Amino acid sequence: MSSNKCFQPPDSPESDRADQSGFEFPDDWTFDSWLEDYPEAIISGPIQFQFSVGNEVNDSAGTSSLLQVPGENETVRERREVKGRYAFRTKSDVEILDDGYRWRKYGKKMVKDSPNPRNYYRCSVEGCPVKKRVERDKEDPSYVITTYEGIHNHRSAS
DNA sequence: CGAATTTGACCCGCGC
DNA sequence: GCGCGGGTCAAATTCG
Repeated sequence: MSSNKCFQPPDSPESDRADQSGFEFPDDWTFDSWLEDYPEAIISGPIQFQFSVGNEVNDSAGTSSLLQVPGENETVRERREVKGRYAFRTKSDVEILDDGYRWRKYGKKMVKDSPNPRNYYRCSVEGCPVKKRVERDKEDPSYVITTYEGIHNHRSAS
């Protein structure tokens, strides 16, 4: 799958995590504005991303996990991380994407401007600070927007 | 029966 | 100071 994108852990040097497509982050970067300004960030196929364990930045099979998108014509779009935040937009009819980790939901919120709720998840491993947020695209409900925040301090568990 | 979810309340920062 | 929006807590409930 040559279309896979691999994302650098947020604690890697700034130069290392420069986007392969040359995207630069403004300080006031927000996912929403980025979506509008950077629609060409669309890629296809499943995406692969990696997290680091502790201070190690380059883990391979052990800690990287494949975001499997159930369904046939999955189109996975974007990503980007800012300060340990990764944003994905995935075409999927289910919101629970198996990324190799166990998540515990801890909140739900209606977002202004959108009829769709936003769900908050936390990695269920004790002491692991990683959080994720899942919401459906308000314009195109066939897309799910997932935002990861933080770095796993353990190996993928499930 | 323990673990995960649900859902309204609570909290906090910010703009008016 | 107040209200609002976004984020989190926690008790009750459902689930495995």
